[in-house]
Amino acid sequence: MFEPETFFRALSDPTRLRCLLLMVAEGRLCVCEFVHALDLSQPRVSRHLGHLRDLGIVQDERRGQWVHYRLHPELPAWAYQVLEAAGQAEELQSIQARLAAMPNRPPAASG
Amino acid sequence: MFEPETFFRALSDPTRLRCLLLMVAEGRLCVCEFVHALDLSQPRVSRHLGHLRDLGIVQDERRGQWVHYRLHPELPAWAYQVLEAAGQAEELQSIQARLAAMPNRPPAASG
DNA sequence: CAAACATATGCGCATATCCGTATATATACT
DNA sequence: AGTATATATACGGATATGCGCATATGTTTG
Repeated sequence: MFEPETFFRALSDPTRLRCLLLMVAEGRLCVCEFVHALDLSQPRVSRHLGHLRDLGIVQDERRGQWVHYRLHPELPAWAYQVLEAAGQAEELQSIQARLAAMPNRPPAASG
Repeated sequence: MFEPETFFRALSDPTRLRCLLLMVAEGRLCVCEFVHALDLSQPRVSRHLGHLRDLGIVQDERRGQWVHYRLHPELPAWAYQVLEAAGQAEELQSIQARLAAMPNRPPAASG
């Protein structure tokens, strides 16, 4: 499992931090949803999500065309507590509003 | 006050993280105590502590020859919670043992 | 197979980060 | 003033990081 400093370095990038906090708030999302909600380029989001996956912080799962990302189910308790604390400091409302307003949102992967 | 990603970047360096966790555990310490406990060069410790001070994460105070560092008294609650969570994951015992065994330890600044 | 959509990756560049070494500054003591 | 101790900083170099752009890969549908 990753060291604390590795985890914190992962959180030190705004793109990765917002992706993670969005996963805390929304559960499973596909790449195109992150791209729309955060209003960032697709390669940028994909690369950062891949980085989080390589570290074992999130888990991906392909569902047809889409690849869904969520927090790793075996994320250590201390790491989850860090994300919860960070959620207190970060304003996610506008991001979540943009996600909710996304047109042609792909079907939720609820299993 | 600092943004979450700025705080996490500060924690992403092992030297800074250990300094901070040592402050959580021990309260106020002077630079030479960090140097001895962490077994790192003096410039390296000094530069990282200065960085934490510039960010508003810690506060320094000169007492004669010594400069003591402690967590900033107005550190946001979420940031303190992050440090507490990180403390669960990081092994500090050997570092604290080396601190306790430090010869010629300067007088504690308890005011 | 071809087209459309979703995602991942290779590349080059600009910048940030971190370190060791040497040196500067500040304080204490004689 | 002069020495010893404590702390801070300047400098140069090695490495890491993050980005945009273009392109590759994978999947669905016609």
